[in-house]
Amino acid sequence: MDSSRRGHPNAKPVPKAVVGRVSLYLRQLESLQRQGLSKTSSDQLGEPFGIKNAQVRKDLACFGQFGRPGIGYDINDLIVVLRRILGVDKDWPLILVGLGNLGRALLRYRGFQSRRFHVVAIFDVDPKKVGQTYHGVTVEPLEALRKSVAAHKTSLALLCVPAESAQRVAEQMIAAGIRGILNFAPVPLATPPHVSVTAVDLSIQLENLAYKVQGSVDGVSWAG
Amino acid sequence: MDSSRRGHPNAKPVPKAVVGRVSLYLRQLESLQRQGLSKTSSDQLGEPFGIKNAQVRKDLACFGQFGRPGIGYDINDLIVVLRRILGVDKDWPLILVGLGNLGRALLRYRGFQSRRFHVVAIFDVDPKKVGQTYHGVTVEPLEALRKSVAAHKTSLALLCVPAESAQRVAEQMIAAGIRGILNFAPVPLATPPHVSVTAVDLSIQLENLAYKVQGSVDGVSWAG
DNA sequence: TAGATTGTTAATCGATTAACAATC
DNA sequence: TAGATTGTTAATCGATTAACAATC
Repeated sequence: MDSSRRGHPNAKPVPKAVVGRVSLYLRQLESLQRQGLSKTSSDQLGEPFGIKNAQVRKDLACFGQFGRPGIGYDINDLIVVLRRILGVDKDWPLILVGLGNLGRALLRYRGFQSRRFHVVAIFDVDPKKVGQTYHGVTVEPLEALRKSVAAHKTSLALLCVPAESAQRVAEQMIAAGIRGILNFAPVPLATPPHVSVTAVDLSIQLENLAYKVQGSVDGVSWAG
Repeated sequence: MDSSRRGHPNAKPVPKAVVGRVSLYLRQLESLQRQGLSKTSSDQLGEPFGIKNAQVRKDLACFGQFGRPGIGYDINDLIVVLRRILGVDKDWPLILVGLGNLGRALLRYRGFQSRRFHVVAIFDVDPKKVGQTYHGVTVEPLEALRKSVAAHKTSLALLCVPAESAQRVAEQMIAAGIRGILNFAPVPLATPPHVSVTAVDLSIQLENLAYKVQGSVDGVSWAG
């Protein structure tokens, strides 16, 4: 099934941007739940992110009807529903390839564990790292990728190798059965259509900030 | 000057998505330059990212006319122009607040240096970290933020503190004169309009991958 | 010249916002 | 009841793509 066509029965394709926002609504719902609240509104759900109430309702409508007119949404119920929609109502094993500075930082990153993402295997080309244990996981050589992915039924991977080897390692991941890659290497990956890639490119994000700040700080235009 | 209205003289506002793509074109240009090429086309510029030639030309048209019909673009010239547009033709001092795992990894991140972003000051609340030196920069207490930002004329900041203190620290940054924040804390920041924030939320990005993979791997729908 | 490729206009497409009857 | 808030339709807005005359 094509993920872009998922939704409630007979639904139109889900626009790309919707899923990202649904993640945000889930965050807000969990925050409201921690505050001890039980009901909320489309206004309150979008507010911290500057998203209008109509947008919130339209996004949720991609997946079904979850609110009651005049009342709003039940926080606990909607959390359960959205977790299932996003697929985070179950554990997701991850592999991490490339144990540099960033790889080690990701290994300790709290945000993953709290969302039921768990690094179950680590791979590196460096023979000095292979065999060592980090956070309870022993580093393996890249040759072990295929067997490990099959054994753990892993679908998702964190790619933290240098730019030069990223494409090659991605191909090995895909051959091993990986279907989604969070790519930290600053190069575009060529991948087949059944594999999803999200690029985390910090220098591009800083560049975008610099552009905005450049404009607002001193009024210098590119031609200036 | 409102950054959304920047561009060549008398130009329309630059659409948000354009700047991100221009960063990608610059990457590709630099890659082609390293390969020893001197000319390129709108087709070649967008190809690694799956961006169509018409889109590339339209994006560049926001800033001026840089190509020649029948010929294409001069790689060296266009690199100079795009760097100036993006503001990466000069050094950008950065401050880093919060020296946890992620903060330390960012400090060593190559991608920043290669784009002329330099961490010039580090701040942390932990008295044990204050006074220590990492990568040639001595950690200061948060109280020193204001003076440091003024001294270095810093506009950009990396926010790597825990979620609980992110908003408070962001406010201190803004009071000190910071205009752009790369936010690694998994909470939305409330900031005034003259301050730009880019959220780097890895668990949301993984969630989005999980959603896509969930659909393509086993056809399970949210209702299944 | 013929082929390639630009910049730009017009057409298409998709996403956001506003409005409102229906409901609690 | 009156006020609040939903789901949904229609209107608006913006972004992408196609097409093409102009140029080298």
